[in-house]
Amino acid sequence: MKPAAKRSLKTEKRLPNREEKSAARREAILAAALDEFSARGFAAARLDDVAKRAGVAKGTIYLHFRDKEALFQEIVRSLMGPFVGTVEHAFNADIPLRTLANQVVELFVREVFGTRRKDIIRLMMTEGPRFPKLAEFYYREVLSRVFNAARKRLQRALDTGEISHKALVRYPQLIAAPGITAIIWTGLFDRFEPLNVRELLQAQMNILFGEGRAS
Amino acid sequence: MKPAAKRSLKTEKRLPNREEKSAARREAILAAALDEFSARGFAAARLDDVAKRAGVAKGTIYLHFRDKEALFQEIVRSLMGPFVGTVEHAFNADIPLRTLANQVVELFVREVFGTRRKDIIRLMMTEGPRFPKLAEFYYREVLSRVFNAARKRLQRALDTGEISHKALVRYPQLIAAPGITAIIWTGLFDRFEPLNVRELLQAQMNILFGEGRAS
Amino acid sequence: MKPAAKRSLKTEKRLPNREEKSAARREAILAAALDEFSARGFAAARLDDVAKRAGVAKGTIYLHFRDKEALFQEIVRSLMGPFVGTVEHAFNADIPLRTLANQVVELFVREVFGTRRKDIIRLMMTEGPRFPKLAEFYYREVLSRVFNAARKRLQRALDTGEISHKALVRYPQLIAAPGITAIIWTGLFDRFEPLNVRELLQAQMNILFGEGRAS
Amino acid sequence: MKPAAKRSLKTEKRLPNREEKSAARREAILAAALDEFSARGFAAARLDDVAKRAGVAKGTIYLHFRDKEALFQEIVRSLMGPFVGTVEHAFNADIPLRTLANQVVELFVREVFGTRRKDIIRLMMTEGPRFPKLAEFYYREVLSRVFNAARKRLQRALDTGEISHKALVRYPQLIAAPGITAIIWTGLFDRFEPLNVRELLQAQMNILFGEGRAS
DNA sequence: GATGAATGAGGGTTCATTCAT
DNA sequence: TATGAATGAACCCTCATTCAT
Repeated sequence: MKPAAKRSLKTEKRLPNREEKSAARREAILAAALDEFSARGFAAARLDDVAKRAGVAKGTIYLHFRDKEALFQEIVRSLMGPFVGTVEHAFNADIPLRTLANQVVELFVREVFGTRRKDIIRLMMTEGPRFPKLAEFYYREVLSRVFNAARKRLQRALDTGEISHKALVRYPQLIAAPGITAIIWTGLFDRFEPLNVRELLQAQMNILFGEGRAS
Repeated sequence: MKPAAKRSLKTEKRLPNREEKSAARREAILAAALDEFSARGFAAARLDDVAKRAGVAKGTIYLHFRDKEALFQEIVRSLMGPFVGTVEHAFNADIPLRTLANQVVELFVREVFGTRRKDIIRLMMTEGPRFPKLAEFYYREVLSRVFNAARKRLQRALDTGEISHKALVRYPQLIAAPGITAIIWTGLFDRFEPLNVRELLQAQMNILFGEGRAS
Repeated sequence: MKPAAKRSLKTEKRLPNREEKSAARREAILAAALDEFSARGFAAARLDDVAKRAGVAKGTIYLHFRDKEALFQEIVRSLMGPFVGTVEHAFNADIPLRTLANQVVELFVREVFGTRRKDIIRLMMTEGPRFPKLAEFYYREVLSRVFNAARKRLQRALDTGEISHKALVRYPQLIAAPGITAIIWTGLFDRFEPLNVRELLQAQMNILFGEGRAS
Repeated sequence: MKPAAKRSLKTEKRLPNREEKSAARREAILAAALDEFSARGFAAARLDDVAKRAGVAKGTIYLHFRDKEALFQEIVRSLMGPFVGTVEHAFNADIPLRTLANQVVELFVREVFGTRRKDIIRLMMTEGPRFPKLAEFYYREVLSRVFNAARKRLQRALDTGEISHKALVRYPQLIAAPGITAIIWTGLFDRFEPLNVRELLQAQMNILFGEGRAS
């Protein structure tokens, strides 16, 4: 009640109240942890460093997350969950397949490769085998939903003759494969041989769905 | 099995000499370490377990490898190095592209997916970012050589009209992508949705190079 | 139950004033702390749990007690102090020794064993060595007073020939010993071999002072 | 084999070999832990201090004991277990009850009160409630065996008329009670009022079994 | 060479205590 | 006065590495 007194109804830049500060801390911890986990891997990352990077005390982490593992899982959940809807939406849109392909490429380049989601997917790939629960969550909440949407659209494309390869319906992994490969490549070999991610994805799309105007 | 590894073909009962025993131990350690690293990841794997699995004392590991990291690097080196020649050879063979594609699929299924090389590649992908030296070795000794051979063959195919997509020469990653994807998928999601690796690779080859008889 | 603890006997609906509320909180904290200390021991008990059990915030504890140790000491003080008078009174009553013995047994069974005082005495025994101040308080305010009263009465009994063992005057501990033993036994071994506390105490009294009618 | 070379068949003061050194370390850890646990209680004792006191590194403790709790349990086991036989033997000896009583007093004063067993019994009393497994072990391997031997002898004494109180057969605790009380008293109040333990025990024996010559 | 007991730095986690609200 | 989020020192335990045998 007291803190409300500090909320100004007029000035937009009011001081954050306690709840907001707590939420901000939580976000800071998630961001810092993603950085550390990405840089060192789950096992080698130190919560001490996470705390330092987030600007909080070590104990504060445990106010928001049960343990290191829960923190890791929450990183994946909080950043990938909201993203799924966007992707499903894109697949459901009533647009030509070729246009859709371009949009998917753009979506990947901008919203995955251009953000920390890239790091999360990398983490998912690298640490997933040791976190079956997380892998299950990821499959259930992310992959299966995205693949379902993709399969539905691809089946329609097959029915209407937009595509001719039946295998694509069965293996939407073929659409994702260059993206996965790009994430891995850039993490390992970019300094030796830089990879133009957009071009790589575009090339696969061209091969799968025929040449289209560049997005 | 340990000490008998290098039995002479002539004298069946010759005891292995000291050098042979040492080499056998080294191999046992490498194999055990691969198992442990694969199962737990580099940071979480314990040299105690490696020693136990290899049937040697913990100290013995340090007689053969400077430290944990050197052991890891040696695993990759010793198992991938010899394999590169085989792949290069396949790409250089004077056979139709479609036949080559089938052979590459088979080679991957049999010699990578069916062996511990799958685990090494997975390890390379998951731990590589923390081992720049290793990534460099892998790029120099494995990837660039395989990609060079592939590019040469693809350029020839482009010249002779066997293929029409120029992008393939630029991005041989598109050929590797389904293999990488398969390795990751099976490590994470096979229990939810099993993946037929050969079919997946075959499908990509079909799309890239046109339908061919099953290998 | 919390705020209502001190309801006036006349005005049934009078709201407790601030002072009463504070005192009630203090009592709630003491009771909760006794529970937690009894269950886990001083070192392992968590003030978080004490606060939760008392229905107050963690910080509130520090408004009433300087620190964890002070809280512990105050538990002993507040529950044992008032009890001493009762015991002294019993020893001073002008009744036959055998009757007194029965009363002491009943007092112990009802007012110690049947209440949290049992837990306090146990705590005193288990944690006392680490809290010299508390042990001193306990000796000064509880034990020496009770023992003095007991010795006085026993000396009288010796003088009048009610008892013949001189040692009892010197070692009133012999009267307390079965009670102490019972508290420890029930805390450790009751599930293996339940102990009838009243019978045990009665038996010692019979041996010390001769058979008497059951209380 | 090499170390055996250092064993002299003639000189008795040969250097301890590896196995002996390990056993010595184990004993040192047990002794140090008993000191620390006695001084601070289980929860508050630091393994760091135990290691320092034992003259070993922290990790060494874990070569001999699974964890802090196992160390604690082993202290009790290793010091009390061997002692039980001695006590049983004393109870089974074919000697007059009064003589036996004197022997038991001496045994307690010398072998319990004069040794670290006193500390173990104290620890058992103070920490037992938090270690049900340990309490069970103690009941099964120590108490029930000692009590059985005591009950058998007391029943015989009852049959032959050596004693008249039937309650003693039922409650051998009455024999142990002064010992327990003495351990607690000396731990808490000896600086205010020192207790002559032998006299206290002797007095109870006198009351229970009649006056006897001092042992 | 081979062993495995010993080391001790390091990190995850807990929890008494503080303090801004 | 009451709150409970935040703090950070403390502590158990692990495990890569060493070294006496």
